[in-house]
Amino acid sequence: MKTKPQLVSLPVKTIAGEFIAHYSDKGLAELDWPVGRASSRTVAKKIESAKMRTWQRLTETALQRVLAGKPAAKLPPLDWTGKTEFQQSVWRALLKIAPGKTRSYGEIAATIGNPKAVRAVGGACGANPIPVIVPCHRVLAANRKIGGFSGGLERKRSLLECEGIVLS
DNA sequence: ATAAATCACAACG
DNA sequence: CGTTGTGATTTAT
Repeated sequence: MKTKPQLVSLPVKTIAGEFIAHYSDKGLAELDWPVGRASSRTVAKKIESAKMRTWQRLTETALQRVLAGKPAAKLPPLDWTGKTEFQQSVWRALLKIAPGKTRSYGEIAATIGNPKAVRAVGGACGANPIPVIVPCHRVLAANRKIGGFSGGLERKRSLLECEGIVLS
């Protein structure tokens, strides 16, 4: 962990619960799952700027749409400051995945230009700070098997099920 | 700054 | 089914 860029945390209500969105000055920096309790009671540091409120609205809409299996037409600016170029490339590739579809790690690797970096892609997915919006859960292994998932494999399964994706 | 260990995969024997 | 081949991130010298 480098320096803490002081983020503003706001709750986002969705059909799956209340997510916690962490905004920086540049945009949406991180998204946390409904923790159920006040662990992230982080009290929004301070004011919510006008654009930040816009981001909040966009985030909420996007989350609800994605959870409903529909494409998120508009997304708030994502702040990936501090992350590596490789990770950003991977996540950008993930955003291109259509709802209800799945891609393998190999496909993602090929998309970003390093067909052999499948393992690195896995690592990048694990480092993804914004689940659901960046559909890291839509990425399966080559033979349609679920690898793993940060913070609970069952959660990933639920997400896939939400989009009508059936696992063999 | 360099080097070793780790990882949410894939291909091959 | 165990082994090897890959690329990047993280942790330890």
